[in-house]
Amino acid sequence: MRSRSYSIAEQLIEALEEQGYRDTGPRRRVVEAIARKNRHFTAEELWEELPGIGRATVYRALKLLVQSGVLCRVTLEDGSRHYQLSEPGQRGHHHHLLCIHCGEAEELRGCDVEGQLRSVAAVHRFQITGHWFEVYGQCRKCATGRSA
Amino acid sequence: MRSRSYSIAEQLIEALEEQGYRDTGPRRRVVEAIARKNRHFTAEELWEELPGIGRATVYRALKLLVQSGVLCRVTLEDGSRHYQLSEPGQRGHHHHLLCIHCGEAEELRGCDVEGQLRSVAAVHRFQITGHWFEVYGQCRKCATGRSA
DNA sequence: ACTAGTTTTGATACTGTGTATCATCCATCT
DNA sequence: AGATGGATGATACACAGTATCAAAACTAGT
Repeated sequence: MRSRSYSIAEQLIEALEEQGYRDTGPRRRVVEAIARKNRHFTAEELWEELPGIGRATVYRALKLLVQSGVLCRVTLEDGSRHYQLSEPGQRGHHHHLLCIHCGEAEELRGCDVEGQLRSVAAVHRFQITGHWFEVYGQCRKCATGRSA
Repeated sequence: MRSRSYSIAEQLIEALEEQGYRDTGPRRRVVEAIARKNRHFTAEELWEELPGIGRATVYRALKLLVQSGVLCRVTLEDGSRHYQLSEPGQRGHHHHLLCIHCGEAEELRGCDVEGQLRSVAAVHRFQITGHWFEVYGQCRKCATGRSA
């Protein structure tokens, strides 16, 4: 798979460098662990996979990655905080469909949240500056697996 | 103001009794403090207004009220958790417009989130079981006050 | 390569938001 | 009034993250 110019880990490191942060050993191990994830994860979970790396370092790296937009924080229904890679090229604000069984997270398409909000703003005479939107459910795989 | 059959505090106590919980002194003091609030608040803030009441008691009461639907948990943009009375008769799921300056919270009307979600579910083939939606901004009063 | 200056790191302590435990208290039922 | 089970409050604990700070690592200038 050489078709993509560089690996996910590389892209994350690059996102940090763009913000003026250095490419260091521990940081690299953190982003490599993140790049291996194919579902959302907690900070603690990530830390446990990184023996020798300090807890603070993991949290710091997560914070920087969220700041740069390549990683998103998602809140689950029970209020627990997880992290999840943004899809490539999709930095910044977007919404997710989170599968409550397998942890799969898709970015939400086909829902014009921003457009709707403009009309809401008008109705309520509210000057909207931000919003938060997550959708929970079962992905197709889990839904079929469980009904069978 | 006798027009409404009973006070907000009374309604909260009733919501608890419906669930089989008792009407006790400390519980009553908690709901009375909540009823006096006209903006969203944190658990800690509420506790500080209730000398002599245990912290656990305050948290327990909040939990029960959220469970019964008369109180909502709202998450602010910075991730901090606040609580807020549901509008009378509006138990259960709904969305908020939260003013980031004065803390006013309105329930959101005129936005068909559920309808939109049905179409999203179809596009993504996701079986949606829940969602979370908050909108942040400035209410009319704060917006005019600040632009002046 | 050496040094000075700046970042980053990891250990530790701390904060905020709750939950668990448990002896005591008290609401409610009979 | 007495029994009984839920409610209370003090305390300890849990979890997610942040602040502090000395030591280590990196970078730039020479």
